Amino acid sequence: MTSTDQSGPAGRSAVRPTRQRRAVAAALAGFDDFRSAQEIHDLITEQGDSVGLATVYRTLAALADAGEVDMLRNEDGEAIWRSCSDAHHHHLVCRACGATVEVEGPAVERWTNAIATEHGFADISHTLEIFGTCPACR
Amino acid sequence: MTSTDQSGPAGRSAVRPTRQRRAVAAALAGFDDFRSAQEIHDLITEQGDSVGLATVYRTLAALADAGEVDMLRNEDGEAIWRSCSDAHHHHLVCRACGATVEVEGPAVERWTNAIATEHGFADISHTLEIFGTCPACR
DNA sequence: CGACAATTGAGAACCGTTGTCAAACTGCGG
DNA sequence: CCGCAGTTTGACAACGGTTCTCAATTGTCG
Repeated sequence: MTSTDQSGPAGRSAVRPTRQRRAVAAALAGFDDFRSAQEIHDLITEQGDSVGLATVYRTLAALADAGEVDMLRNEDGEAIWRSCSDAHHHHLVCRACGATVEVEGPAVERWTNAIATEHGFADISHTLEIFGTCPACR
Repeated sequence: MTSTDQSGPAGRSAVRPTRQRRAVAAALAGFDDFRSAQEIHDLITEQGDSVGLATVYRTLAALADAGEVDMLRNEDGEAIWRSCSDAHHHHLVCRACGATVEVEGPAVERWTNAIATEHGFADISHTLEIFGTCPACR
């Protein structure tokens, strides 16, 4: 699935600012936890806009590709998304209600880099998510 | 669907050792990386056994529940499984060729638990993967 | 303004996974 | 040794999320 390549072979990248893309962006601005594509689609509808589900998927994929949203998978394997605050961080997500806490751990960053370098790997990146049940859902 | 309670109070395991379960176990013994349920099903078929796909899923789920196999999800959200040799560990994966190195870091385990507990979360689990370009692909 | 590629949407197609339910099997008590 | 009751199985349908198709639209740029 690396085929979210939208720039044609001619190097002409033309991402147009359309009503639909604005609607997705607006919806993303309306919450700060992780939501599924369908939930985001519902949100857009509630906001009075009309955007096809396929377009929501396409737009989210493009935004994730551009690094403007974080996409990860919940324990059921479903993709969930949210707008990404620039800094690198991880998430502590409640399995039950989806509440999200951003956490950061310099030690982990250092550890992953050390491990990878130790094995000769370059261009290191990593993903780390923590799941649990939050106090309110217990 | 959280309750997969299978043993009665009398310590009498209600899980019967059947031909099918033995076949799944045998297949699991035949590889040491993560495979999808369907690949495992194919393996069983190649070994000459005949087990329904649904049964493979059920058996894998039961084994995972019993802590005898690890189940995680690949980037496409598909479940992949592997017999769980020993300790919990993570993977350092080459983006280009897919080569995988198993790594473990007690510090990370401790850190995730600490962070989660600190925020009042319970039933903690986490996912961590490191990506990079291996020496051979540089 | 006009041509043209990018974009969209409705629905079908896909595909992994789970549910259904009658038939087969297992262990146990009699 | 036999039959009962509960477990397990398998073929297949159902499901749900995601992607594909393709004709119709819509920005963009010359």
